[in-house]
Amino acid sequence: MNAAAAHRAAGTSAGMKSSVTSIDVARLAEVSQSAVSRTFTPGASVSEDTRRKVMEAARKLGYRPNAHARSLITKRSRIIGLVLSYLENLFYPVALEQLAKRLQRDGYHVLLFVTETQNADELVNEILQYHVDGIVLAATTLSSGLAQRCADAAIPVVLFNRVMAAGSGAGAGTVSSVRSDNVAGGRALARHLAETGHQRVAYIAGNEESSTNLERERGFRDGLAERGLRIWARGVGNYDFEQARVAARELFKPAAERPDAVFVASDHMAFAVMDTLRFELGLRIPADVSVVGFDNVPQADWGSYRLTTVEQPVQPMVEATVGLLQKYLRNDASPQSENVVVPGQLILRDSVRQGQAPAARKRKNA
Amino acid sequence: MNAAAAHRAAGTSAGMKSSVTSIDVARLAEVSQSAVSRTFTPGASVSEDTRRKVMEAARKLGYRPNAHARSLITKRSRIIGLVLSYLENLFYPVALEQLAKRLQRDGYHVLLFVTETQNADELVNEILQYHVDGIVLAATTLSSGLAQRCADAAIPVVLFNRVMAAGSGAGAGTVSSVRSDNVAGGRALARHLAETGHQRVAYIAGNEESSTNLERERGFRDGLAERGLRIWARGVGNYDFEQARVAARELFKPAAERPDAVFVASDHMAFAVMDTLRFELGLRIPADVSVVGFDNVPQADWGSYRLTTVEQPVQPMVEATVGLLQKYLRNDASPQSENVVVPGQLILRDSVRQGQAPAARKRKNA
DNA sequence: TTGCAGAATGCATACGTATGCGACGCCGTG
DNA sequence: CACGGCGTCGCATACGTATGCATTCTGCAA
Repeated sequence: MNAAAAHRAAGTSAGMKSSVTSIDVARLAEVSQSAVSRTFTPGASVSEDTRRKVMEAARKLGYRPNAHARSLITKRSRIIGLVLSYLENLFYPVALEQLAKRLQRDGYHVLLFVTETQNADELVNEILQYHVDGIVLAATTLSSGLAQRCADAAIPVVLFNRVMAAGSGAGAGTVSSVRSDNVAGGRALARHLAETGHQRVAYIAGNEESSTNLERERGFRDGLAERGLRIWARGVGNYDFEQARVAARELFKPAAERPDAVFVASDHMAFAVMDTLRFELGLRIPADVSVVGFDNVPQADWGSYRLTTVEQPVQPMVEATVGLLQKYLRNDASPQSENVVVPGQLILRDSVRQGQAPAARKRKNA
Repeated sequence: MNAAAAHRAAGTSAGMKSSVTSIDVARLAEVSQSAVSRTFTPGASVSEDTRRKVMEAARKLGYRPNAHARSLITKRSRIIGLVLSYLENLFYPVALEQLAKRLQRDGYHVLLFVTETQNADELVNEILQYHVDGIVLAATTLSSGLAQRCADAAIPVVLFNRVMAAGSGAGAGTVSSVRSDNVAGGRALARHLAETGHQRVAYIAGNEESSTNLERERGFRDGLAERGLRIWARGVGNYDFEQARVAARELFKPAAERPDAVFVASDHMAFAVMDTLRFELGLRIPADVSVVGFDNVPQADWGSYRLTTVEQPVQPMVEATVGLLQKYLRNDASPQSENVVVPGQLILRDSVRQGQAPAARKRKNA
């Protein structure tokens, strides 16, 4: 009874009509629909008087502009498509969180797509239906044909923590990217391991085709070479927790000479390696073996790991990403390919043995 | 010749024109716009012949239906709004991943909103602009006024891993929820600790107003009471990593009698507590103190923690969530409030001391 | 007072699709 | 042969908003 009355009341003012339109507001405010539209369009020409009336009526009716109708005519959806794969590596959730917040501040929103396959083609097709203003691809790669299609649709694409494979033809020229300096990071780790006197350094790779892995490995290899070292043993973890464990078991098989340090291509895999070394093989870190990673995810600072690693500075990377998007959205000129590289620091913690440098060690031996 | 013509056709129509419309396709296929629309509308009446012609033309032009125009008229956006807060607790990224994948399979997509504040009101206002078909709220709460607004708009709302606060008035009746059995989980943990002979059990709470915390604590308290125990000491971690460390330090201050077991309201906080106990206070787990958590996030199985905990079964919870949404979307009847509780198992690992039960211990003492 | 610039407003249309309705052809049955 | 039913199809319109254009209004200077 009472409830019915309340319901009816809600019906007349805010409730029943499933969606209140600008026409309803115009009627109540006794102005034209145009006036309502202009009131909700920043920078449009409306007198203070009518604006007040409109806002008042809108408040009464609970009016909200229909984003679909709006984007249908403005041809801007204020939606950014975001594609990613494995959320179990904390780097991505953290980046996702920052990116979403940052975009929200600018009035954009994130339409999320999760895929397992490396091939995101069908997914991007779905994305295009929503006429997103831009696409961010994280942890996945993009076929050149697809890149072409996005370019045709004048939709800027930014690869996050990835670059386009080098051999992807001309069509790929319109895809930008943001990443940290993986080469420098890999080199810094190599130098650090060399300077702390390690001789038999192993590498556990991520996905072997990914640009992150290629760059990190190249930097690492170069850094070792500078000091007269090379990668002494190598395994592949494919950026997967379980595969990293397997790789660690293989590299540290008992009864063989073991590495005295291992660079694992991502922190997430490094945790798997550390736990395997300690609890399956009984090795101490860093006393028996040093471990370094890449990403500096929050867990790397946890007491159980205290992992020496190279940071991927999420905040600057996010900033660069939305910077690129914004730029492309302003000038509707077709986006130029642009590759932003953000520097990242070496973060020293407790997973590397602080042995003497070779020279010092020699002195000590003498 | 033929190929060149086709290419030119593709170039002039697909390439340059920013968006291909159903009219363009109709023209090329020599049918009406309606025919094109029907071809892309499952269940519509189109002959095999025209369907072929349309598909052919669409393929040539790279046509994709405009989701905004479609939802403008169908009043269904096939978008689900998802709100969440702290992604650093892996439970949420994992759930997010499952949920997004599951919805994609049904042709829905996730519009993501990240908020820090407990009050999601302004955010849901933004969501409503997109006329989403449903809203999932995870790790956040909803004011009753807002719930009313969603009900008015006939948008089903599902709380994920939360329930509406009890005192939220009548308007809250239209909000459903999916959660695991926190009470039973808390009780199971209490029994387990009691049966393994613990006497001074502490509790580190999450957010004290959250339903998860209230339920887990209640179940835990009840379970202890069954065995003649009570919560011997209590701290608050507010579901935050750092605050959990602080709480642990306080509870385990040296020179005072210490708890012999602690239930931490979430795995994520439990890791902070374990590391603090071990590396700051030099305690061994479980020899000196037992630790149990809640959620069974992937890390709980990692070698460094091996945390005994209660699972929150993500897959069934996700399934229940989309089940509720689907049901509400089919019958456009206004959704009834419904609260699904999914059972979760006690997962035994190595963070609890397997001491004798009190009776056995007494015998041993004698 | 007149004139005029500039602001404010309303009218009409366009955005791209779905769908009710009437028209038409095809086929089988009486 | 007539007729009705069914499967297709096109026409026209509606969805809710933004915006160009013409018109009206306001205030200020001549």
